[in-house]
Amino acid sequence: MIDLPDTASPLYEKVKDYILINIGTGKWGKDRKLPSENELVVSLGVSRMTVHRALRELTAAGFLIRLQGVGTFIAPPRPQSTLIEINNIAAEIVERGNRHRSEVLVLETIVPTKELALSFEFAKRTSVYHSVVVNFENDLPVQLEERFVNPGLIPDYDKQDFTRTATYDYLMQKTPVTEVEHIISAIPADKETAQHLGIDVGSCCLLLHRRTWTGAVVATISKLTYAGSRYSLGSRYSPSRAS
Amino acid sequence: MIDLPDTASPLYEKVKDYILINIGTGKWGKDRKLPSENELVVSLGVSRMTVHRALRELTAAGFLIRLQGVGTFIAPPRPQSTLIEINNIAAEIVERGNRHRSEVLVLETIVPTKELALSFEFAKRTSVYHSVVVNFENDLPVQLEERFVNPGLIPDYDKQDFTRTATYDYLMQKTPVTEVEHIISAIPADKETAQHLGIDVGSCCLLLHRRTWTGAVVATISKLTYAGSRYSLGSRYSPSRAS
DNA sequence: CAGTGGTCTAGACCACGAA
DNA sequence: TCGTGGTCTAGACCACTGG
Repeated sequence: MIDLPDTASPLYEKVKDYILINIGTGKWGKDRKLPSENELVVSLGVSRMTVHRALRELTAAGFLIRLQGVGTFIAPPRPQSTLIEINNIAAEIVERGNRHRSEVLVLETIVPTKELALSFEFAKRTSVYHSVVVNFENDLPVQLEERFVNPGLIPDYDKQDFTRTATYDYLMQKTPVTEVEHIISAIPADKETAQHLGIDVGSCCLLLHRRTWTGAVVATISKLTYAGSRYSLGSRYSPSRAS
Repeated sequence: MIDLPDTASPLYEKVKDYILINIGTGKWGKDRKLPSENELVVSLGVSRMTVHRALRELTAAGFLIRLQGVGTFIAPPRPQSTLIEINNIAAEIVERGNRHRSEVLVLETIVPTKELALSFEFAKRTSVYHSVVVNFENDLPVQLEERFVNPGLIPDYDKQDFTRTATYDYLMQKTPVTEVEHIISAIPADKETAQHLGIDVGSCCLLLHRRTWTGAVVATISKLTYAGSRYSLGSRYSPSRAS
C-alpha cells in the first residue's frame, strides 16, 4: 500500500502527481506500461472511479495512451509547444542551418541557498545539481545557460556529457513537464556574463528566467542569458478558445 | 423529461451536445445561467456523476464557468489566452492594484514606408493609422507603445480618446485576433525612448515586436518598449501535448 | 439555513483484445 | 475466457455562497 501525500488537493490530483513522478523516475521501465486500474486501486487504496479520472485526465493532456483491452502506456516523448521550444537552442541553431557547440563551465552538486530552496519549494535544503553552459552558434557565443535541477526527478544529471547531448534534451527525456513559468527581462551584462558571451560589460542582454514543474514538484530552474544584439525570442501562434 | 438522441455515443457526450445546442439557441437567456446539476439529473433522467462530467468537460473547454455555491454560467465570448494578455498593460497595472494612465503623443494617418507596407503584406501603399502612447504605472512611465493599425479592419482608430480607452481594448473590441507573432529582444534606449520613459540613454530596454492577424490579413503591428529595470514579461502555463 | 458545485466510493455492466 | 479500459449509477460527505 503506497501513501499519497497528505495535502489539501483532491485525491485524483494526488494520483496524477504520483503517476507523473513515476513516469519521470522511470519506474515503469522499458515497455512503459502502467499498472492496470484495478492494481492501482489496490496499491493506492482509492476507488476505481478516482484512478480512472486521474488516468483519463493524463490521457487527455497527452501523457498517457490507453488501449481498451490492452493497458495504459506512457506516451512517446513530447511534441514541442510554442513556449517550450524557444528554449531548445541547440535545435534552433541547427534548424537555421548553423553549427551548434556547447562549452560546459560548471557541472556540480550544491546545497541550495535559502532563496533557491524557496524557488524549488523545498521544505529542506536538499542538494541540487548545478550547471553552467555556454552555447555557440558558429563559434559565436549566443547564450549563457545556468540551470538548477531537482535530483529526485532527474538523476545522474551531473554525470552527463553536455557537449554531446544538450541539457534540454536530457531533461525532456527524463521527466515530463506539466507546467512552465517564464519571466523575461532586459539587463545589462555583468563582468562574468560579458566575458562568457564575448560582449562589453553593461551591454544589453535578454534574461529568461524559467521554472518547470512535473506535477506539483519543481523540476528545473534555469537562467538563460542571451546577448541582446545577437538574439531574439520569437513565437507565433493561434489563440484557441480552450484555456 | 427530455429525450436525448438515441445514438451510439456515451451518455455524457449526449448531455454535452444537449447543453451546447441550448447555449447556441439562447435557451438560458439573459443571465446565461444553466439549470443546476440536480435539475439536469431530473430533467434528463441521468445520474449526477454523468451530468457533472459533461459540465466539467465543457468548463475545461472554456464554454462554461462554474462557481461553487452559485451555479453554472455560459462563458463570455472570448477568454484571453496566455500570450495575448501580456500585452494588455492597462489591465495588468490595475490588477496589481496600481493606477494606470496614458499619454498620447501621436495619433495620425500616415502613408507607410516600403518596409512597413511589406510587414503589413500590403500590395499597395495604403495608408494606415499610427499611434504613439506612453503608459504610466503610478506616474512612472513603464511602456512606450507604438502601433500601426490597418484601417480596413479597425475603422476610426484615429478618432478615439486613448487616455480613456486603452488602445488594446479598442482593438480587441473591433476585430478578433486569429494569430499573433511576438519577437522579443533587448536593446539600449535611444535618445527619444529614454526621454519618454525617463531613463538614461543606453540603458537596457525590452523590445516586444508584435503582429496580429485577422484571418489572412495583418491587423496591427506594434512596437512595445519597456524600461528594463521596471518591467518584466511573465507567463505561466501548462503545455498541452496536442500539437 | 438551503442550494450549489466538488469529490469520492462501491458496485455494476459493457466492449474490446489477447491467449 | 479473462483482464483491460469505458461508462454509469445511487448515495454520500464536503466547502462554498447567498439570504
